[in-house]
Amino acid sequence: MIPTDLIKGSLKTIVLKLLEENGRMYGYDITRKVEELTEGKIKLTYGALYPVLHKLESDGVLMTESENFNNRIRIYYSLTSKGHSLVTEKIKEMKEFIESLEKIVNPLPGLSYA
Amino acid sequence: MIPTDLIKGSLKTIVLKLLEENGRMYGYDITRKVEELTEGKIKLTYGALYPVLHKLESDGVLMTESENFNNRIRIYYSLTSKGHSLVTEKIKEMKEFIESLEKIVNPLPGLSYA
DNA sequence: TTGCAATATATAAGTAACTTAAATATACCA
DNA sequence: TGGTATATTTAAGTTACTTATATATTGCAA
Repeated sequence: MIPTDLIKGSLKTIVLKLLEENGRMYGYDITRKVEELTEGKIKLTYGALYPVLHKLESDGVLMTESENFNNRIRIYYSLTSKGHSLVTEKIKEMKEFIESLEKIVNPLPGLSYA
Repeated sequence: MIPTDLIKGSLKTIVLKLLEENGRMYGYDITRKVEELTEGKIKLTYGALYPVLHKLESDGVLMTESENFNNRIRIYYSLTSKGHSLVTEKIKEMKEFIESLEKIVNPLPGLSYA
């Protein structure tokens, strides 16, 4: 529904925010949660998600716990203290981004645009 | 201020929307308008903007008129009828994108998130 | 009169964040 | 036995940019 070009740069922020809200999640879970929250408008691909999770872990932003559920491995990710700081920063950027887009997309009719 | 990764996919939509609002603009003008509207939070680079304008023109989305102002060339861009249709579509996508991001970034505290 | 900032456009080369595709493995239902 | 859902991995390719450089005029200040 929403073209991937738009979503591209937001992946990291989305992942971090979900982990902040939910405490811990595994990769597959994250994709379903995003789909659910956005009513199917955003679907993360595994080829994008897992490498990002690995990167964030190696950067010390996320930590993992592996668990076995029904003979399937689940790798739970959660924020480190560094991760918590990063979310705060990323969310601030994201809100500024959304506000900026809205100023362009929904210009106030009362204000002269030209 | 806002990292370029976030803005990346939105460039075309931003350009098209500004042209819809303003009728016609030249490239340099577009960069200044975006900077003004977003209070400096979004700055378009010429290396991104001009190739996008050329592409949109060759796709029949934009048309041009060259004018001379103070011995400087200004190439004014405006929407073709194809361009007007495209803006409508792109703005719809953009609004869905913003709504989706807001659902993730500002989860309603009353609704269970987990 | 030199030199910088603003105005105005163009484009080649490089990069990063993805997409696409293929692989592996289990559970469950028809 | 065959498809759907669950769960993760990673290599190769793409694309929309960034970075850097080039060109040219105006106008202001040192």
